[in-house]
Amino acid sequence: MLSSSCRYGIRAVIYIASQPRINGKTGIRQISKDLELPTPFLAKILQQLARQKILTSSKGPHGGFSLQKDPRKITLLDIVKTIDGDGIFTNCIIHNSTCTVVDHEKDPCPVHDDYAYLREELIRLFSSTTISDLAMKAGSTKKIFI
Amino acid sequence: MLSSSCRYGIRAVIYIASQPRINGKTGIRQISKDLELPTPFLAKILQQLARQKILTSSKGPHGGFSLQKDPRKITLLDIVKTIDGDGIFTNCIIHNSTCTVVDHEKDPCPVHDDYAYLREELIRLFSSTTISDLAMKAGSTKKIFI
DNA sequence: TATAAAAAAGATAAAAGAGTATTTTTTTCT
DNA sequence: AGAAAAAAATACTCTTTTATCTTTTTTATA
Ligand code: FES
Ligand code: FES
Repeated sequence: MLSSSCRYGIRAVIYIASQPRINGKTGIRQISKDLELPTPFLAKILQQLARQKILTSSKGPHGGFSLQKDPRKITLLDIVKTIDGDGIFTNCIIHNSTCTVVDHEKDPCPVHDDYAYLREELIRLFSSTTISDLAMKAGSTKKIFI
Repeated sequence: MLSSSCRYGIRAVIYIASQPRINGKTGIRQISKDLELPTPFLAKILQQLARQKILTSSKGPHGGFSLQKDPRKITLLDIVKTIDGDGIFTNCIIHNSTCTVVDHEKDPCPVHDDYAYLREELIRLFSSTTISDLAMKAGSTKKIFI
């Protein structure tokens, strides 16, 4: 469904959002250690999110990552689009191309009609689930299962 | 969402099911030519489906592939499980492991509750969509867009 | 200003997925 | 029996994804 990179990115953003923000920066060492993710690999993912203005990064001592936007304004859709692109939302379920209906063409594939509702629900879920929601749920669990 | 192999497999099964069945066999050359798929790669996929009793294969002159079951009894779920496994239906949306609730454990991830409905709809769609349905739709289109 | 801490960038390596090529087995038909 | 047709099996190549390693740049602060 989602690539490893994308799942790591989502988990990292939830983690950053649920950190107590004193000076507001979280180092990548801490993130990768707590989430048990490879540090340099996660770094590239967070750089992508920073370029998309989802995160802010700052170098130097006491540097790190923080959210660049209100967590209520960051959705899973934003993160997925940044890392995996929007193919999962726009591709045909059985071809390697954009769904013809999304593309305003004709001749949908045989599965299209059955799949249409699921695609809508997929988009609805990802665009309505915010990092704020998720960080709250993550915070309410004693055990860190991010 | 689905791997290339899986999408090719679905398209091939729909194609086989919509062929006029005289002697009941369709050669892989014809399938790969009409669907524009690489022949030896498709062969491997059809072999997997044959091992799972979804297709029958016969060697020798006039050999080829045919459905092994009533197309009303073959679902997309059968094909996806054969080729991609059931990870898409059982995995956590943000971890590389099985969803803890599917696994009868505790501590669902922060996205779990929001994702639960989509997972159910995903399973419902794939398990209720049959090759019979899809072949009819494919057949009703003049243009072959399988 | 010098040092150290931290992310950015770049180069490389391993694994998986996708695709190709070749040989072997089975079967039909003459 | 022999030839030909077709799938099965095997081995290999290419590409993308995932992951690691090293060097560079930035910046806070001593
Ligand atoms: S054309 Fe296949 S999902 Fe729309
Ligand atoms: S635990 Fe993540 S989807 Fe169930």
